[in-house]
Amino acid sequence: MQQRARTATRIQRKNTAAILEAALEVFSAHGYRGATVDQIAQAAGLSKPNLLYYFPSKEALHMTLLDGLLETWLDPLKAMDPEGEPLEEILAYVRRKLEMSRDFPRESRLFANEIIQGAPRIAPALSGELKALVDDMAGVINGWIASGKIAEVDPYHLIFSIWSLTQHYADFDVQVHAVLGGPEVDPYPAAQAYLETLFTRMLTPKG
Amino acid sequence: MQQRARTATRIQRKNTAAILEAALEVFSAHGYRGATVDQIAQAAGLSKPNLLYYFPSKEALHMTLLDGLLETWLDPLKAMDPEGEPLEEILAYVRRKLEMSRDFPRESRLFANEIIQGAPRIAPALSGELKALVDDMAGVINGWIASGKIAEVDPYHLIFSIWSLTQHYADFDVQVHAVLGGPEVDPYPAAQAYLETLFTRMLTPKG
DNA sequence: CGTCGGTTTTACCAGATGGTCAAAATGCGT
DNA sequence: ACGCATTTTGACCATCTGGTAAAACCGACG
Repeated sequence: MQQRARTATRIQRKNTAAILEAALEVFSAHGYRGATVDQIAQAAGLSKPNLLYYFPSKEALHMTLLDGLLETWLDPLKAMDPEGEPLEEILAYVRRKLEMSRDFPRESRLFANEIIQGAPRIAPALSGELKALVDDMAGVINGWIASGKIAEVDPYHLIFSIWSLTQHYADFDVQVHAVLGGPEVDPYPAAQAYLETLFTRMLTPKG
Repeated sequence: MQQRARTATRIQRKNTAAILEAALEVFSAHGYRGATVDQIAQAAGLSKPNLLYYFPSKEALHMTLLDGLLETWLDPLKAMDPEGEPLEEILAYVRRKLEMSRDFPRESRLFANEIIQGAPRIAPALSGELKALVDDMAGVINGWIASGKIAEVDPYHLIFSIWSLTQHYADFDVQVHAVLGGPEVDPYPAAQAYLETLFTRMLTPKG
């Protein structure tokens, strides 16, 4: 029986960690339906029934992953400081998001897969927590615009543009490398420079 | 037996068209593995064996779809005129790509699904045809920069940014609508305006 | 040593899925 | 209406997949 969460054995911690790591790897590479429990179990060094001893179902495992992810995903947005220097704050956000694409591409792809397929399992979180947060940030940005600290822009589409531009380098990784000519090319330095220029020119008041 | 492509019956044309339409719908919504042949057949108003009479396998059906897609996808890029007014040409490209996201979101998602999962079936086309085309365009853009018609930017990342920004509205549709507050909101007019501003500010020479 | 909670394995199942095949039905030119 | 090629169907398979049950294993502690 699954013990009632009181304490967690050393073995338990080790195995759940290995499973989540393996699940992230497999789900992000093949999507929910493309991934098989067997594949994940093997990647975690366990047998399928053994994995199912720790997580009651494939679905539950996937959900656990997504829940943990959403928090990680929203953190950088929360970290923006309404009192800070506007352009600096936005550029810092862009930088942080781009670093996340570089350092956690699997998480990005897991998220992308879910959204593309209609977000069947996280739709509530999108129109709930996420929308609330974005609405807040949009207010802050509008404040910055009103005080003349940055140029006029639609704050929602500004945020969309940051998301799409930064996540592109994780989600469409193969395309980027195909066009740039091979896996040995590191697109991130140039991307970082490009995005900084882009948003600086976009947001600097008056032209 | 499959007749040897000599002519195509009326029935043949009607059914293959219905199948491709249904396949696009289902593949783009659920991904390759998430889609079932039965589902596609039903959506096309046929039985599964009947569908397999027209396409030898699920894989072949998917490939047919992807092949046709790539052409459609590259067309707007080819349509750019090196002799045209640089900023105008780029803005027109952005506009065309955004219209494609609005009018053909399923095609966009089909493509996105494929790339995210490592482009198992179109990797050659990416590093072949696509790369060649982008290399050409990068050359043209560099020419525009050299002649002072537009500001200095990395042409490759400029192209990436156009792709990511425009396709975002198709691929991440649910997220956009969740944040904007419901399916009745049409994000495209504002997106169009935002992107025009963005690239105008980015590319107008001297600041 | 024994036993007891926690862990792992072996064997298994039911349903889904991609695909095959031969026969039946249908269209179509004459 | 006839005969042929095309199209459609129904029955069927092998395999894969998520999940279960129960037995075996293991390590700590009395």
